[in-house]
This record gives sequence, C-alpha cells and structure tokens, in this order.
Amino acid sequence: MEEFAAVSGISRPTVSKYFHDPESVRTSTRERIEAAIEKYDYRPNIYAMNQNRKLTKNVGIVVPYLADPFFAEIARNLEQRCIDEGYRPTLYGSHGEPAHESDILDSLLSLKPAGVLLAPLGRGTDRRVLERFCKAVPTLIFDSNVEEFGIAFVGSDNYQFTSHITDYLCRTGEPPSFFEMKTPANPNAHRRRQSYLTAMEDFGYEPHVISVEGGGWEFEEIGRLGGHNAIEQGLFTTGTVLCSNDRLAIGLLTACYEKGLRVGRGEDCAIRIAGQDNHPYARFTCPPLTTVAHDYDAVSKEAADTLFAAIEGTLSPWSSTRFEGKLLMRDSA
Amino acid sequence: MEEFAAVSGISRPTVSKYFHDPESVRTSTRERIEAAIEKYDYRPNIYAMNQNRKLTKNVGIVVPYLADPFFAEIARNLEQRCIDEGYRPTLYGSHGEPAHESDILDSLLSLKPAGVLLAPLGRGTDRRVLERFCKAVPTLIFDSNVEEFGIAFVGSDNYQFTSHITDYLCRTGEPPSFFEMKTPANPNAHRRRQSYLTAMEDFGYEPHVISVEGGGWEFEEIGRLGGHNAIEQGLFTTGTVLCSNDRLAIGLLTACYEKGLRVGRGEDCAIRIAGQDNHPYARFTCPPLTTVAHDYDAVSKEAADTLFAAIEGTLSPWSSTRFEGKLLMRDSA
DNA sequence: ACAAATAATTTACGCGCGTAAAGATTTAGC
DNA sequence: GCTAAATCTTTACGCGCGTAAATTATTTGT
Repeated sequence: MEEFAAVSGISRPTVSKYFHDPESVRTSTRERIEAAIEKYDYRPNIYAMNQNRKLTKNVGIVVPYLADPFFAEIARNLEQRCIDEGYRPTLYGSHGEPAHESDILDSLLSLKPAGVLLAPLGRGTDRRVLERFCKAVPTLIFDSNVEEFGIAFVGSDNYQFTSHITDYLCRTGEPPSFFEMKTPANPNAHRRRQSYLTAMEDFGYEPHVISVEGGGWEFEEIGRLGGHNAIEQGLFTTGTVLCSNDRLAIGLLTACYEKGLRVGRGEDCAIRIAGQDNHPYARFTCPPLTTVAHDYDAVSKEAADTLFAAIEGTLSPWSSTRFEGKLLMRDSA
Repeated sequence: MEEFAAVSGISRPTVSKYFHDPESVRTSTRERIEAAIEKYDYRPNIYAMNQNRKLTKNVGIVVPYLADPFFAEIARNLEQRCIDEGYRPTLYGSHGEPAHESDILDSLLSLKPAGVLLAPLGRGTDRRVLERFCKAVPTLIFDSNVEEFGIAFVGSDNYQFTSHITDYLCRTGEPPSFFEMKTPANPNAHRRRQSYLTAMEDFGYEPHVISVEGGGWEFEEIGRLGGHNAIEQGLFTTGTVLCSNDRLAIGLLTACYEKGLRVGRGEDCAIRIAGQDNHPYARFTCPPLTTVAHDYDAVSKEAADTLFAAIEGTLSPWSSTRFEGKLLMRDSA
C-alpha cells in the first residue's frame, strides 16, 4: 500500500481511508485512486486489513443444511444482498449436526465478522454456545427462532401457513390428516402441528395427526417409508393429507406411486396431498404439489436489512417479524 | 499469544510452532500447550496468523451453482474431507454467472488459499482469469474440465455414462431419443451427446437428438417446456427418451404428466424416460428415475487427495481421472 | 477575497503473529 | 556417563495495514 500510494501520488492513510469506505474521500481523490487501482491492479491484503480493524466487512451466513434446496436458495438470496451492500459473505452449512454448528460459530468468532445471519438447527442447537456467540457478534436469527437470542428474528408465519392451507383443503374436499415427523429437528414443525389442530377444531372437524419415525435430514426417505406404513395401516382415513413440509410430501408422493395410489384432485384420484414451503421442486412433482409458499424475497430482505441496520449502529430492541405465506393451488390437492 | 505463552510456561515461538503444526513439538510440550488452551480458552488470531504465513490452511471450494443439489452434495462431501485433513474450507457458488465466478477467484486470490477445488462453469468460464489464478494457487478442477488448467482434473467418465445407459435402454426396449439443451453451459453435455451418437451407431440404430431452447440454470423448467413442445410435435418417435441429465428428466416427467402420458416400463405406459447423474431427487420422482450414478465418493476422495498431495509438495504432472458411473435401474425406464 | 470548514499529508506507533539466529536445555543412543 | 541430536528459549525484526495527532493544502460560503 505504501508503494501503491507513492506511485498514485496519494498518501497512504488516504488510500487506507478509501478502502475502508470509498465515499469518505473527496470525489477527485477517489477517481485518482480508482484509476491507479485499475492501472496497477492493486488490492489490499485482507488479513492485514482485518487484523486492526475493529469491524470487518465479513458477514457469515449459516444454514442447517446446504444440500436442502430451500436453504440453498435462501442462502443464495442473502449472499447477493450482502454483496450488494459491500459486505463479504461467507456461507456455512451445519450438516444437520449440532457439533458442527457449534464449530462454525466458534471459528466464525475468530473471523471477527461484522454480523451473522443464522438459521439455527433448532432443537439441536447448543444454547450456551449460541448465547455466548450472540453476545460477541450481531446475530440475526432467521427461519426458526431460538428463544430471543440475537438482535432479531425474521421468518415465516407458520401458524398462518398451516391454517391457510388447512382452510383451503377443508373447503375443497375432505378435511386433511396431518403428516409429520415424530421428532422434527425444526421448531417450526411444532407450530405447524399446533396450527393444524387449532384450525381443524375451528372448522369443527376431528384432527388426525400421523407422526412418523425417523431422524436426520433425509426427509424424502422418511416421508416415503412413513407413507408406506401409513397406507398399509389405513391411516389416511379422509383421503386428504397435509404434510408438515414439502420434502415429506415428496417422499409421500413416491410412496403413493409405489402403492399404486393415484394422487390429485380429480374424480379418479384416491388421495389428495399438500405440502408446505414451496420447495424449489414442488412445482415439478407428479402431480405438481399444492403448497404454501414462503415469501423468500421478503424474508431475506428483512433479514439482511435488519442486520445491516444493527451493524451500522441503529440499535433497536429485539423483535420478531414473520411473513405470511401464499397458497399455491396445484394439482396434487 | 505472548500472555498465553507466559502463563503456560512455554515460549511464544514454541506456541506459534504448535499452532502451525501440533506434531512439530515434543509430545510433552504439546500436552502442556493443549492443557493450557483448555484452561485459558486461547485461540490465535486468524488474520495475524495468515498475514505472515506463506501458506495458509484455507481451501476454497467453488461450484457453479450451490442451489443445485448435485453440487451441494459434492461440495458438502469435499468440505468434510478438507476439515478431516485440518484445512479450513470455504464454500462459494458462482450463481451460474461467469462474472461472479471471476469475482470469486479474484477475492480468493487475496485469501492466499493453500489450494482450491474448482468446478468451473464451463463454457462461460473466463479462460484468462482462470489461467492466471491457476498459476498463483494450486487448483484442482473437478466435474467439468477446462483445457488442461490447474494441477489435475477429476470427474466422471461421461462417455461411459451415456454409452452404458444407452446400451441398457436398447436392450430392454425401443432405442432412445436423446433429450438435451441446445446450448448447455456444461461441456459434459457435449460429451454425452457425442457418446449417444456413437453408441447408437454401434448398435445399428438411427440416432435422434432433440435439442431444446433455454438458458440459465433452471433445467427443470427448460425440460418441462421443451417436453411440451416435443410431445406436441411428436418428436419422441421411439417411446424412449434418454435425457442429458436428471434435472431435464425431472422437467420432462412433469411435462408428460401434464400431457397425460404415462411414464414407465410397464405395458400400459406410453413412454420410457431415463436421466443421468443420479440427482438426489431422482429416487423420489414418480416413477422413480432410471439413471446413471456418479461415484460421488470416489470423485471427491480423488479430488481432495490429489489437491492435498499437491499442497504438501508432491508435484506430479497434470493428469485427468474419470470415474465410471453405475446404472440404477428404476421404474421410469 | 477572506475566514471557516473540509480534506489530505506527514509522522509515528502498534496490532498479533511468523520467523530467523544464537544459545541453553533436554533427550536419545550407546 | 558421555556425546550428538533434537528441542526449547531468548532476542529481535518485520509483515501490511489501521489509526491518531499535528500540520498543511484545498474547498466552501459569503
């Protein structure tokens, strides 16, 4: 930087100031620096920069499982917003393992990030590690809430999701059974079950929950195996099934296919199946999956904006924002 | 580190040496240091460490599109192998955009990574940027090859993939048409088409390629729309279709559903559809998709091992390793 | 055109660690 | 118990940059 400043005819502290915030120097100076950068292809050493800065421009994005297209999609969205605001995002996937999540937070700590966007594992999340982390780094929790940690929570309104689609299913045919994992990793699943129970009672129907065994993140396979069992034991009494999420629904669709059950809302169909999330593949199942769509854009925008506001000093009390979902009526129900 | 060394009763240079490589100090010393780390919860500042080290422990993993479950899966696999070897992997997705890929390589350059595992965009990759990058950083190219850049290439044997499944399809029914994108981003697609043409000639059949329009990375939608067209125009003359990849096949399955065509190998089915890649969802389509599976494990192991060997000094000439695929016979064909 | 405000320069120090060199200490081999 | 080898300690410097303080140059308002 010393040399670069010399050949550019500008002092090193000014160059340093420019890299900290290009807007902080006079326009004429900025143009000279930028011309020199172009000419000499100089870029400052990231390690040396971040060593002394109290605040880096790093932002960590942590999701429970990067191989889940839902999280991959929202991570991609958040990543772009960070770049647009001049931050350097780094992606992390917890691989569904609490220990891995803790490791990520630990190593993130030594990266001195300006802020972190975290979708916690949920049930498996180590409260102590997370709490300590949130004290050190401005952390925005999204997707699934863990107590009132961090600066805010942003996610979807799971009660509304489930009551909305339950309403739709009741209006258009037999009331749905609810198909879910017995021990879901994600706390949203509990909200959805609860919402289903409430909605069914409100409509004057008897709720009917089918909880299937299985751990881990291979939801499709869990849905498929659970579906086989449920079909064999005749648990789908009403001919309509609302799944706790789309991935379970995709597995259940496979089970129905394998059992020779025709899925859909036509006269000749044996069963209606609906999901929740609008998973990127839900549109391409056979039949296309009726589901409730997250407002990806709204969630990621609110999450990013809230974090940036907190980083840039706007301290506000902890808050929780939940966006409503949109019903997507397709052929499966 | 000064203070930590003092309270631990060990000199700072030795502590520094320990963090560089725990094996490089005497066992008794290592135990004392590790006990002290446990006690005082000390960890060195990453930025200061990497500033002076000629070689960091960072490894970059770059894939064209993180929201594609295929790449998400292989990235996850590679990530784990890096961690196991004591490296710090960082994930990057190019979002399908050449400019973004170049940006990633550029910013990776300033991270002084020990090595990089790169799955290039392919056709869109900026040759000049990549070449310059490969000169500065040990780079292993995987999935799709770009000239003979980097230290080596590791991927799947696309010729074998297609000839193998073409063989199977010809033996079990009518010979397949080949369903692909007209302008695929990935060079593997060209190999597969070529392999199809060769295989069909070898079997004495007339090859029949259906190239559909569409750019970007939304392969399912491209397959669906292309499928609608092809069905309307009666292009699937033989009643068997081999798709260039599983994502196109998934879209085509949706198109068939929407057109009322029954897919599968049963007597009452109108069309057989097969894919290639064994996409994580291929098992859950309706019907489950017959496809050729990558040897994920072998590819990622070979890729990681080759990179680690190069980093640790074992210089070997550029090489190309391609693993054969395994035919997965499911219900769609 | 002049004072006040703004921006850039000069000078200087420190961040937390890597690392080299020389000397002191411990260990291994016999 | 001795020597050679391996390891550790002491000392010292530098990496590439952030940043504070004092000074000087430039711009702005009137």
